Amino acid sequence: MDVTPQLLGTFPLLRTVSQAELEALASSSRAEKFSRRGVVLDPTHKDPSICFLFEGRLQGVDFTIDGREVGLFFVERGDFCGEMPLFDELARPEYVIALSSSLVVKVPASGIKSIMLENSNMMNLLGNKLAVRVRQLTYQRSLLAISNIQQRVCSQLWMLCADASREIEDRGALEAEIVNPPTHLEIANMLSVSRESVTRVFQTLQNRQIVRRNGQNSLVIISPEALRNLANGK
Amino acid sequence: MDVTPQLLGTFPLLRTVSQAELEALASSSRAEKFSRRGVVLDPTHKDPSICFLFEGRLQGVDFTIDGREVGLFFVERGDFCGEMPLFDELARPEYVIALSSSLVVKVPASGIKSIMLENSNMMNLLGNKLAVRVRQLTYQRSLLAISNIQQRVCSQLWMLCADASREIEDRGALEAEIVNPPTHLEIANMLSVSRESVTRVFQTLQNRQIVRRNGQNSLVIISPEALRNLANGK
DNA sequence: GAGTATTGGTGATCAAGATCACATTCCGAG
DNA sequence: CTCGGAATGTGATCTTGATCACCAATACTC
Repeated sequence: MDVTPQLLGTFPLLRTVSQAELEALASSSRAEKFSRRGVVLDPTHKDPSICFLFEGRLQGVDFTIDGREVGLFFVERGDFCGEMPLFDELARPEYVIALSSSLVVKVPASGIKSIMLENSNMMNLLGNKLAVRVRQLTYQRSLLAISNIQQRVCSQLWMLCADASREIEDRGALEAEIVNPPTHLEIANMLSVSRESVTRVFQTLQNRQIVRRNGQNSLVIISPEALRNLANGK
Repeated sequence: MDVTPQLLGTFPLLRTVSQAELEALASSSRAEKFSRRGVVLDPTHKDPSICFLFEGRLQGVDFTIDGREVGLFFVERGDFCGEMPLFDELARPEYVIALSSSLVVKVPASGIKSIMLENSNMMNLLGNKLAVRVRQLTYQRSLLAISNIQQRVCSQLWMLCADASREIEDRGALEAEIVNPPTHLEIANMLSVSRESVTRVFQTLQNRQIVRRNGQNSLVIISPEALRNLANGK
């Protein structure tokens, strides 16, 4: 599928790139469609690309030594992923898969790299992206270090609902909502606990009126305060 | 203590910085001495600085929810740390402490930031640093996800000896050495297991002639091959 | 050189959570 | 509507590693 310079220009990262450069990028780019669970980026692939997400939703995943899949981060539309090779020649450590049917534009890393070296705005955005990533990873690391499983699950839920709606802190102890919550199995894999344990934690959370399911793709946090208390040890 | 432009110029990151800029940086920098376990960088501190290590050894640490200390990464002489604020206004998530008596030069982040925006070589080095950090964190995350403790400890050891000596892979199954190995307690904290469990793993490794202590600050990996096999589940 | 803190070593007990083996509910596809 | 697969729910065991309570060996300090 063809990629127009205009299309590329709509992505925040490329907003400050000149028309001429956009055209050069567009000519070496290609748009691709992926269905659910399609592999968008594969670290073993030689020719690294930056992926701009035009439609759909992606997730960075990793595989543990024993082959379990672990969710790392999400990519929403307008955002991009696969930026690691811009800074690091070595194999980047990330798979990216499509969570739903998605349309992405793949731009070769080499083209972006030469442009970014001259474009401090782009550099800043990319640096910021990496910094956010480092913070996320640090937090996830700290989650895995928690030995108590209930705390671990609650901390993860707390992070998910902090990601989703920032107004919780401001409005005090009101409800919060996690849209498209991960399944118990997915949460279990993220935290490397058993699926059953996640289910049991959810049971107690529901019994204590701390969370409530709202249809299949919404989880309501009735009492974020109580959730946070459980996340830290009471 | 006074900081000369010449001194700053010896650090690889600042090699391409002009004399005039080095002088400006030097005038706003200061050298500081820290004794063992002194706090070199504190994320709660307002005025962020980049720390160049002139002498000694530093470690980035993090604290878990329940207050345990976790080792993240090491800083050797000639290297630097505290670069996160260059890319991210938000509180950086890292403490840095001195492992031994150390001499560091602190340069305000603001000064470096304005220079790096114009200096693509510096940008590249900094980006690379972050990318390496992301890879490290990803690996540490994968370590924590391992449920079997023996595998976990062996994987950590494997990483330490890969860091220390790259020639293992090439020369086949020869010995490798970890200099200044972490104590059992430190390893336990890194992996969030109990100190006793680490000791027991070391016992079996020594019984099976896979590792051997060589004085107090050297650990010899007699059979890296066997260690790797244990790290992945046999 | 004595005394104290740090590190390493070891058994006994115990609890948390993995595992197994199901039942149930939900949901999309045909 | 029905079928099949995914997601969830729940009890019964069983294992692993945390915890506790020590001791021994070092090495750091005064």
